[in-house]
Amino acid sequence: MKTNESEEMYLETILVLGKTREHVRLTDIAKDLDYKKSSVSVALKHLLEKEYIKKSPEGYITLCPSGKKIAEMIYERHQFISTYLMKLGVPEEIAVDDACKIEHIISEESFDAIKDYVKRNNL
Amino acid sequence: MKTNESEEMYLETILVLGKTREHVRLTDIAKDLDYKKSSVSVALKHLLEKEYIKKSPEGYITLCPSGKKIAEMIYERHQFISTYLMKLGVPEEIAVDDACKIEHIISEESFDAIKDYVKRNNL
DNA sequence: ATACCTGGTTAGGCTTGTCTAACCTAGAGT
DNA sequence: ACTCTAGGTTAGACAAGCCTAACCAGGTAT
Repeated sequence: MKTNESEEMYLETILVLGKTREHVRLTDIAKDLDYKKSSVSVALKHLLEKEYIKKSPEGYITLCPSGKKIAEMIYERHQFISTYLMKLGVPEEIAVDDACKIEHIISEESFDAIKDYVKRNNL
Repeated sequence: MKTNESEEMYLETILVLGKTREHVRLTDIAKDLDYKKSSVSVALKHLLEKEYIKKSPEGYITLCPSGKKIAEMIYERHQFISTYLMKLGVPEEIAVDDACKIEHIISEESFDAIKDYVKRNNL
């Protein structure tokens, strides 16, 4: 399970889009990420090969268990980090931007350490 | 002054190496970053063009004011973030690794917000 | 003199992840 | 029937940033 930032971003996007739509398709992802369809098409092909996602005959994209696990991990980090930064006084837009980047690179240890601290101190 | 992670890493390395050596040369940087000389040679050429660094006839590399400013900003972040993570209980090696990545992507706002929080709470 | 390090350069290759361009298919509008 | 639009694919280009390979110059050891 060796993922990279780009892959994680696609998986997270699929998860998030799925929360507000009945179905997620290539075009939705392209619009959301502001990428071209062709780029998304190629990227999804890789995710299919790795069996992180599935595609129905109608073109509906869903997360396989392994992909869902990654997506949920990244999404949890996203939510937590952006909230944390906002609590420290960072404007929402900047906090979200930063969370979008940090979520992919921070280690589990550091993430858990910050989470624990926040919990212990009712921050 | 539009820098990227790779450039910032080179500048920071030059700064740090300069703290413990009389002179910094291409080879020192290559060893420190575990890159090949050829890669460093090309990268330094870009930094020279941007006038972030200078090179003496003997091959000694020094930071120009603009390069030094970037290097010091990144270095301060590095020091602060790794220390911060260690205070939260993250093992040194992991804290340093994470700092190495976060230092390049975090916004000024978020960095300052965390710094302020740590100062206010004597963490 | 010869051979061999050390420090450095250049050319060309590879991967990742985007892009444009051209194309296909199916459904809707006229 | 004809055309347009939406959804999707493939091929090929390009930039970053690393790599290997081949090379050069200068100093040291034999």
